[in-house]
Amino acid sequence: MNKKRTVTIKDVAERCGVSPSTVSRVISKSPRISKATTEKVLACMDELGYYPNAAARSLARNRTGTIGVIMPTTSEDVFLNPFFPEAIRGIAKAAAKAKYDILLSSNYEKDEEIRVIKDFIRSSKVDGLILMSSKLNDECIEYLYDIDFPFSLIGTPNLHIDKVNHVDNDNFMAAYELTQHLSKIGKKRIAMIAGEEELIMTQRRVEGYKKAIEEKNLKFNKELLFTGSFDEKTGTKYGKIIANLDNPPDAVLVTDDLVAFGAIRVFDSLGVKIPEDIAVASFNNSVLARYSSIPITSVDVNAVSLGYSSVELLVDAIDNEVRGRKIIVPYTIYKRKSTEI
Amino acid sequence: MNKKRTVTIKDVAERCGVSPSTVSRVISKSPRISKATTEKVLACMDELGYYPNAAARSLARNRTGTIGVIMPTTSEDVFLNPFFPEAIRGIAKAAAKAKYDILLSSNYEKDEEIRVIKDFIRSSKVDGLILMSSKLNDECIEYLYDIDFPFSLIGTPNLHIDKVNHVDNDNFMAAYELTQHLSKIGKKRIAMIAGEEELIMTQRRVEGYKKAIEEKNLKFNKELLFTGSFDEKTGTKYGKIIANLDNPPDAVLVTDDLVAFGAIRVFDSLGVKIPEDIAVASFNNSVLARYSSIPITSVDVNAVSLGYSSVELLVDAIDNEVRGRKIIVPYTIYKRKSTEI
DNA sequence: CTGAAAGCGCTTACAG
DNA sequence: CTGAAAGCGCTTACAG
Repeated sequence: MNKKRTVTIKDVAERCGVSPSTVSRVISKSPRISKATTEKVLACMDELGYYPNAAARSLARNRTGTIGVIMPTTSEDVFLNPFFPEAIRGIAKAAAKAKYDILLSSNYEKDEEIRVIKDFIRSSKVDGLILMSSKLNDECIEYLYDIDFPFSLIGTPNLHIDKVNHVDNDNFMAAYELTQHLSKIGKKRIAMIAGEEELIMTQRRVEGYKKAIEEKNLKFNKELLFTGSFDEKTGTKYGKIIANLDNPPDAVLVTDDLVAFGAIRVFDSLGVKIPEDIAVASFNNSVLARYSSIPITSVDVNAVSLGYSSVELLVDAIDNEVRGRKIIVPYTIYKRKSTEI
Repeated sequence: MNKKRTVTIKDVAERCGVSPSTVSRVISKSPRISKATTEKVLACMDELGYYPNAAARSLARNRTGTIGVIMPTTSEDVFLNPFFPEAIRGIAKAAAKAKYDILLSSNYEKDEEIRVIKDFIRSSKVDGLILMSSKLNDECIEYLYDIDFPFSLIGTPNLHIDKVNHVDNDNFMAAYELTQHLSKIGKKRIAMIAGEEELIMTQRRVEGYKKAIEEKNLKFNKELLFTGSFDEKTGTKYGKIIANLDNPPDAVLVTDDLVAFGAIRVFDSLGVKIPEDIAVASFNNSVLARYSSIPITSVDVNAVSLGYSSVELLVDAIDNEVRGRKIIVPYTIYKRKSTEI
């Protein structure tokens, strides 16, 4: 590395014949500096190749210009759908616009998020945090809420909902619309394979599904509601069960494409025709939904926007001490073969 | 936010009846402090809830404990395969182990990487950088090489190859083995759909393909080598051309699953049987390769390991000024239906 | 083994 | 509109 001494604010000041204070004020665009001085100083900075030192600035201002992004420690499978990378792209874009840097959690042990969060905060590495997912009674949310540290959440919290900045889709409406669509194409007996019961998302989607069903006077039937994980196994397992029911449903709403894909595979192998015998609609609009041999009707949650908005919420929390603001990001339903009648 | 003054090294020192220097030495585990003092100080730190301030530390030590990760500003499509998220997981894991934080580039305008890199370096935000991809004659590599700033590259550079720390698969061998496999199952006329010609990766894979062909005395045929992008269109376009050749090949090696998938689609629609008429082998082992209606034989490049190793290389560059070290990460070939005869 | 002191490179209230 | 000075919270060479 070049060992040449880095040029500091002092060097610029000397060269310019002004005080370091003045240079500092030029850097932070203080309005109280004359135009002439400003230009002179800017010229000197340019000549010397001056660039402000981030650590010194943070220390003096007690502000880092950095936001921490907490990725969940996830299983392999989660990366089969591009939610996280897309959300991060949205975050990156918004952060760049708001002039923030992004410090990414490097947690890898399971349930280590809280340790990383505390480290980021206590050592003053970040001005605020984005949580990319939430559990029921999430201890991270609880902690951040307790100490009133600026943060925003992608998803919906089950506690302190009107004190926590968060951005989410309208999962209720998405499930409702999707179920309505299944009904519109003539389906009368609609099952649902949902995700983990503890997830708020699951609860909302189930509610939307129920509402649509009840509105059509298709009685809600407990036996047609299944809950599992976001993996293929869940799909194959319940697909088998569903296909073998005495009175099988003629449609199924699934909470994730990979799960739907698993179910469709089973249906296919059992000679159940999609969508004639059973129509399938799902969530996440992943590669599988698009490229599967039977393309799957699916809800695009718009992960990039979710990420983008989470930064807006966070900046509002940092700059204006806003708490409890909520943003709803619109989803898009892509209708495909699996519900095409 | 809690406005209570943060507890500093000075508070701990007073409470303990020692000097700040001593507290500082305890923090950095200096061996020259007596065990008794160390324990006393640790106890005080605990009582007061002391936590070192990162900015102050960086400023005093001229070291940040942070590595910058430069994500390419990519098109949507790139996220169809999980290379980046997986590589980042590997980076996160290794960084946590080496006690580094990760500063993620928040570039979003195309070709803005160099600006972000300069900002990270000039404002002393990072001790080193990881480049997650490289172009031919990459200006970022050139810049970092010029100023001799510690960095590592995921991929292979075309310039300064023995001065740049980098980690890659053996693309030559992977293509060679894959082609050999196609030959072993009885294929005699093997085509290749490669990626962008400017990529080092493409060049290596083409070389491996050629070598395998020539070893089998299957003459290399320019007309059977196609180059395009990493998207489905490339696959459908060349798939059509290939299927309509007067003397079509009986196998095709493809540089990415999505491309392969496009080609297979076309073959399928033209009644060309996979693998009987044309066998297909590909790279990246993405969801599509695994779950396509005709599962595709594919090379897993092991993105997590690539990310993990890139951190090792970088740490070696930072701590020991190592330059030009190279790590080869083994790939894995998953043989599937598309080459099963 | 420990302390006093200078220094890392900025910012900002105070004074003019 | 500008400057002198104190301060942000650490580290470390020097001295003992």
